[in-house]
Amino acid sequence: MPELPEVETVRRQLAPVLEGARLSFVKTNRANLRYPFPLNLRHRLQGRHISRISRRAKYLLIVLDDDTVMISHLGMSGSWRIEETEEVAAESLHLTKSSRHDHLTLDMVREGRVIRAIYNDPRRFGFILLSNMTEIDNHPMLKNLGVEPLGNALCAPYLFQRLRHKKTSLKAALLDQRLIAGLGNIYVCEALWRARFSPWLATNQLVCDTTSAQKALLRLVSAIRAVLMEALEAGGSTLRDYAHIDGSSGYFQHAFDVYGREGLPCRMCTTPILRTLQAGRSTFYCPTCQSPDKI
DNA sequence: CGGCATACCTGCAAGC
DNA sequence: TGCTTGCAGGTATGCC
Repeated sequence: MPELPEVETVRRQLAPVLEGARLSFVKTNRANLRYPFPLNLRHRLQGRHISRISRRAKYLLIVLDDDTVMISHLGMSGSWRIEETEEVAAESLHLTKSSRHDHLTLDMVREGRVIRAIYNDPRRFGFILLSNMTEIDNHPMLKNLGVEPLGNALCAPYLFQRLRHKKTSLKAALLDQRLIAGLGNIYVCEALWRARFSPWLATNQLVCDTTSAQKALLRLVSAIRAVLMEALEAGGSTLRDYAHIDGSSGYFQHAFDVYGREGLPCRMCTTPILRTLQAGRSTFYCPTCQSPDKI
């Protein structure tokens, strides 16, 4: 689920609670998620202070005071939640709302209070890895990531360079984390609708004419930025698994223009929204506004 | 290269 | 009520 707006929402909520806390007790409840937990996870974390919570693409980065980074990816169904407890003896803490999908718990002490952060992930497509902040950009999971969509690096010239020799569809290009890192199925569909591009438009067709390419790419960049910013302001989208760290929901799902709106009227032209499959994933689009021969 | 299927895993809703 | 089927926000891999 979690795409950039959801992960960033989690980061913003975790940061004020976790930053400055000391990790007193770390417990895993199974051997692996998508990948095995790092063998020395407890040893590397316990006793350390959390310096800050950062983010790269859809990866949460929990940075410790010795430069260690715990990389947390939420996969499709991962979530973090916070529980505050009165108990003091950390090792004897009992989960208040224990769930069979609570896979990792971090007990912390911050300003005399005991806090527990719990990673829950029913489908276990998420994962926890360890790295160091000084070499984080070379970590195998991060080194091939493209630009942050909300940063200045995402611009028309960048897309022009990267797309002009490619034949792939715009949908596939925007989902490719090596080009832009952080978009997923929802926000790609939404951005394409806003920019009025067909999901099947070949990227080299989009940028074939230099003068029209500039306009088209600016339209695309603006649409991506706008939809991500609006989703962030709404606290992300909650479909089924994703929730805020206190269990509450984001509400951007109510503002979707195409995603999940098959058969409903296009908000621009009232044509029914269609759903189709591209590489096994649903694409929602308006056949009128996003006509394939329109650039 | 690109497009596609598959694999990983559980839960939910719809259809029969 | 139960069963089966398809679908779900992600990523990696392998095949044609």
